[in-house]
Amino acid sequence: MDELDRKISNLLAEDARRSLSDIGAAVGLSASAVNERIRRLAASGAIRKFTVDADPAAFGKPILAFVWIALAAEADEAGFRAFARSQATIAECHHVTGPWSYIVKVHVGSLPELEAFLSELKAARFIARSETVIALSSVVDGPFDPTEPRHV
Amino acid sequence: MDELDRKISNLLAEDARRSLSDIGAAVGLSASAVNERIRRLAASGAIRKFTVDADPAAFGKPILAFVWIALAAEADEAGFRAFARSQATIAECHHVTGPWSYIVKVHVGSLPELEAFLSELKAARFIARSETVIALSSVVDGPFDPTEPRHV
DNA sequence: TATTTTGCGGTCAAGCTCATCCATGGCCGC
DNA sequence: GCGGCCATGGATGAGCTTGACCGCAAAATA
Repeated sequence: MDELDRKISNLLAEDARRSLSDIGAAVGLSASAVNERIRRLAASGAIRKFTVDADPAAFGKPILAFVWIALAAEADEAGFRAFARSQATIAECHHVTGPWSYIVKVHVGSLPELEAFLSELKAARFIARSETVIALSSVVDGPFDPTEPRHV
Repeated sequence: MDELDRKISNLLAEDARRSLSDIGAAVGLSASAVNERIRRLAASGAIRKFTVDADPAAFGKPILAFVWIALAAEADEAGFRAFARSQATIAECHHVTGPWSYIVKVHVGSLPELEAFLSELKAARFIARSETVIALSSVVDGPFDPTEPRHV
């Protein structure tokens, strides 16, 4: 992971379909040298995968919200995590410091859909308390992955 | 944006280097038909770009934090937004409902680095108040883009 | 209503760029 | 001085790209 690897990664992040020769010309390496470095970056896990950055609105999920969750005392944490991974609407879920247990980032199509999601959380008896914050606009937008039923 | 487009997008999100023939076989189309659909998805903006999902830790940013920000009364909002876009550590920045003005998602290398970032925010006189939450672990992780000085 | 027209979206085939593989050679470390 | 690692350059084959043709469906005209 030297300066060249970082440059190559940046170029790939901008456009992963660049040709190896283009990248090589940009960083001062031959195409096969670049190929070998990319192979190593992928093998080491520094590059997790080649993917596409999509527009949530185009996939019917124009609304972005953050939900703070305090787990119920009786909720089993593993069950909640499995639930979070199975939910298509959950783009991110992090265990965090502070008064709340988890922060969850969700993409939904409408406010009723958001309400349904919250109801489901409550019905599953995972949460003791929650607080929802809706994004009005995004100054810096993160990448969006349209295929969300990750793991299983 | 029909069912085929969604399937193709999902396949690309899993692995953007799949060959057109592979995708075609998976969805029941010819390679060039798939090519045309991908071209349209990219032209319409449904697919924003082809990119790589990287491991933040491999790029020296193992720590993920969320910072709530209440803008100072005298802060000019446009200046703050420009600042947010110029910051390499800011992965996301959203204008939100609720008592806080913005939520910012940051990737940093260490806690001192996080502290320096917060100091910079304060020194620039943008914030009246802030609250920082650190992610202990990620149940569902979002994609990470290593090249963060986005716009300019 | 029947017929024609128009346009979109698909398949197929051909040319050619580009990724991959391999052998050679140079550089650094042991 | 020796060995391992890595970049270079060329050959081969896969796969992307382009263009022409075909079929279907919707709209327009008689």
